[in-house]
Amino acid sequence: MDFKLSFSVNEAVFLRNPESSELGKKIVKQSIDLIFELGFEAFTFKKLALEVGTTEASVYRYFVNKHRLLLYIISWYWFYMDFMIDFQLQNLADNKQKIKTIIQILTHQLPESSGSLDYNKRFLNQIVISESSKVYLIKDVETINKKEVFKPYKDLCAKIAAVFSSYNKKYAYPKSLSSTMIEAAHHQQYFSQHLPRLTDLSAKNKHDFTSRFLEDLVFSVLD
Amino acid sequence: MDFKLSFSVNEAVFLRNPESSELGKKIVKQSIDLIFELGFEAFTFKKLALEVGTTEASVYRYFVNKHRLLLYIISWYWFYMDFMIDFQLQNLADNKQKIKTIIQILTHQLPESSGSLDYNKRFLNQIVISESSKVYLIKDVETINKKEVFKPYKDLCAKIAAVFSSYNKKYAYPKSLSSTMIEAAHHQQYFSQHLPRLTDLSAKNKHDFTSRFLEDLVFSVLD
DNA sequence: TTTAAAATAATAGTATTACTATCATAAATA
DNA sequence: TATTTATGATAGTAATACTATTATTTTAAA
Repeated sequence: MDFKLSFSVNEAVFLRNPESSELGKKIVKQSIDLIFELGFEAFTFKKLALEVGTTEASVYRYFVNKHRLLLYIISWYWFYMDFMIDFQLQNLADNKQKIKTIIQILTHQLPESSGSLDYNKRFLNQIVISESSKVYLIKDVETINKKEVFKPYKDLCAKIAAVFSSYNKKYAYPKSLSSTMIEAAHHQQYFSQHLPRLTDLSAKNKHDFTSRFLEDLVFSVLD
Repeated sequence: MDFKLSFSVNEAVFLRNPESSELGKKIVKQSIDLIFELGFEAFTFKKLALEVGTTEASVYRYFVNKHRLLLYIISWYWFYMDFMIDFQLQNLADNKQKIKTIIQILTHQLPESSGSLDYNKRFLNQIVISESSKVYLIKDVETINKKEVFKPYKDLCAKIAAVFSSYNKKYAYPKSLSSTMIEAAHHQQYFSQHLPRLTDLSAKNKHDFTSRFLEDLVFSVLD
């Protein structure tokens, strides 16, 4: 599977579109590596510039600050999930199977070499798990939300909620179940890796554990 | 209801016990007000010192950095939830009622003037909702976790999980359901307040909405 | 092809953050 | 009363999170 994912982010996220230049692409790619390595708090534009082989000032021409850069990365993930769901559900008729597929997509690593961008998918996955909530858990959510930057997340949430509603037309909280499931997919993976006593992780890997837990949860709620 | 909540936090969280002095108490109290006002990212020890009427150096004698101070505040919340659950469940025999009570405690504001500490409960509640995940979503979780600083969270999670297990002995993921429910309690309140399209918030307030959603979810899963 | 526009590099500078260190003084305790 | 302990006052440092300026290179338009 190889394809060109056209990724249109809200202009409020960046100053100059990083996909429009080689430098921009390098900035995003390297930031994924560096945020993975250092964690978001210790990640700085100065360190990134050094890694990319450019200057701090040049990075600032693409993103006003590191938060927006993280938002760009996470938006890419939300778009990608949305796309993958469309792609993988297209030949499925059964709603139960659709939900199972969505859970697999959310809890398992992004396939390497997909979307034709050479981001490190393993790193991106870890960043989503550890850092994604930091893009909205900020003091100025309201302001930034007005610029529609969270639309990709809301669209993804709505898409999954729609499948839940098709499966069970009477269920009253499809969107809350959807956002809870997305967040839990990340949390449970994080916990099973770092704070396992907050989970029931038995054996095997955190991906399989999380998907089994979520399948059980979602179908219990919807059935 | 008035009582003295003896709050024993792990020594790794602070340098000097803030409860042991007037200054220490003021530091914690004012930090709750200031983190609420500024958000954790913009909150600094310098601003806090100014507010408290002391110096930056004095604040540093209590906590190594602002992350540990947040951890102290959130630990207090975990302890408090744990205590409240014990307190409120003591005369309940019915497991269903126990679970309902737990959900009410988790989703509704801490009662004002309780625990005999005059923290602003409304602010504390907001801080828990917006900032609590930042105490463990950090690069050095493993290191800090070794010092047992997350024990209050694990204990709380285990306590709730035990009630789930009493209610349904066959359920396979009590701890994951417990941590998912705790996290969802915060997320759904946050979303319904700031990003309502990620929820099914109908009318009324975010507390009632969240508790209704969680009750439905938990009993569906356990029944 | 030249010319103008745009992007980048190189460099500098500033306010704030996140600390650490020193020393004097005040308060508590032995 | 002596002495430990806590706090205040002040200073200092490296790093962060930017902004600004000018020179140089690359790209696009005339």
